[in-house]
Amino acid sequence: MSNSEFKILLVDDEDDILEFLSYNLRKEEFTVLIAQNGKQAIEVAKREQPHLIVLDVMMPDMDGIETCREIRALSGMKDVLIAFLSARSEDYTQIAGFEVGADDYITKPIKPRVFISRIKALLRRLQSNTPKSETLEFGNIRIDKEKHIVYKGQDEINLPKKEFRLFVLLSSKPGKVFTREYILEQVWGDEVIVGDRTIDVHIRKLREKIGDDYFKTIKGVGYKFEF
Amino acid sequence: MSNSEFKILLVDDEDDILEFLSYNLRKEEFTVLIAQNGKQAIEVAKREQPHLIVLDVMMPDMDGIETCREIRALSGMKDVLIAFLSARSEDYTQIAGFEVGADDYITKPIKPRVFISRIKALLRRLQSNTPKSETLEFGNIRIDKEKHIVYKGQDEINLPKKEFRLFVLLSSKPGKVFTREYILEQVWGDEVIVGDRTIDVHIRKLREKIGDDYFKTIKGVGYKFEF
DNA sequence: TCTCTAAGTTAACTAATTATTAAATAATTA
DNA sequence: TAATTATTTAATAATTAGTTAACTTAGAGA
Repeated sequence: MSNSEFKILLVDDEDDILEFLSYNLRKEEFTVLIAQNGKQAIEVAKREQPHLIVLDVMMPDMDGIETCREIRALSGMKDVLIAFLSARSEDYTQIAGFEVGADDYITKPIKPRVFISRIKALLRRLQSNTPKSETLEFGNIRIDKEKHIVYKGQDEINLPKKEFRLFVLLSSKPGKVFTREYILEQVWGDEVIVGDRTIDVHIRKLREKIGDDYFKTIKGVGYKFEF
Repeated sequence: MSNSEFKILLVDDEDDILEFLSYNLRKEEFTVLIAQNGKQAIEVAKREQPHLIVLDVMMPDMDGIETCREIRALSGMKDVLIAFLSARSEDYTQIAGFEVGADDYITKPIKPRVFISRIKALLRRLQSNTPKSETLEFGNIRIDKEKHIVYKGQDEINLPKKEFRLFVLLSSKPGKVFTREYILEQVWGDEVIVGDRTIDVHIRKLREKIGDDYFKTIKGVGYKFEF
């Protein structure tokens, strides 16, 4: 998917910021839409169904938070990516922002390179069909990615980084067999070289902590998560 | 409400800038007041209770930041809109300015059209009574963001700037893990480069002051606030 | 059933990350 | 300017995570 296939809606009341941001996004060949206030933003969003909306928190009439709330209320816009722009000192806005479902917070002053890389990071989320919801549920097992906690019934299970990543990977498609090779690539990364037993050990830990029969070995192939 | 009902106080030590700004504001029919230094500004502000004060950051004797602080300390002036004028946009004074409660930052050189639209945007905020918040509560912990004070039961805990910001960030979404990277970005900003241990030290201070078990370490990932 | 290979199990080992200090800078205030 | 307070760093301790190695077990196919 090339950048130009992504529609990004910029919302700010200040012309110079709009210009600055859209210039930088266009340079990267994104498709840029613009709105100068909340009302306009909602209209454009409804009509154009952008992939990502960049909203200034401070705007006259209808501020970013409110605009966000209304956009999220539109049918089909629940999962649109929304990033807020705010001055760092206005950190009070963060609270409201997170409640409304901000996907990112970008602080002013904005540096082009940082801005672009944040935008790209957000859009990457769309592709790697990382489900928007940060929690996964399987029977009485719940994985809260944001909190980095696994719940089994009432119990909170705390997994260290690699175990957590491994679990998230396997559970991302229950029933599917993940090859050792693929697991290594996803959890450990290409650069890292670890022995074969390492995966076993991690699987073992998961079996201990989560439950033996959630993790099935397919000999000669790999592992899968079942529930 | 027509423009003439808005009183705007301009504070700058340079005559030509004062003249230039007031000319443009008067053309829009705003009521313009003028002061040439901080002391005068405070007097006029007290007497006239303007809606908006435009303050040059760089002035002899008492600079804009200091003047702002004193004006905000006057009774009934806590919520007056204050916009700073300064030469460079990347100036470190921006940060100081926002700390003191700047509502906007206008950088020189000033273009009439931009200036006017910024002023109007600010004043529009007066009408759309966006209340500046607020306090957050978690159990017996209360964060008063306006006063910059944290209460734990009866005790007032005074946190320095960075610690306060860090606390506000973490508490903005209890339970959520904030990565070190994100924390750096939000609390310290993109420009500033500080070592990783700096975060640890600040977390430690918070643990000391607020309570050990409110702050949880997720090794390899980040920190979270829990209550 | 035997054999061969992949996977499981441990505990020791190693590496990585965070915690804790105290001391050095920097910023603010008096 | 001195004094105070805040912030950052640097060194090192502590802790936790991750890996390996040696060995055991299990299972598919001859």
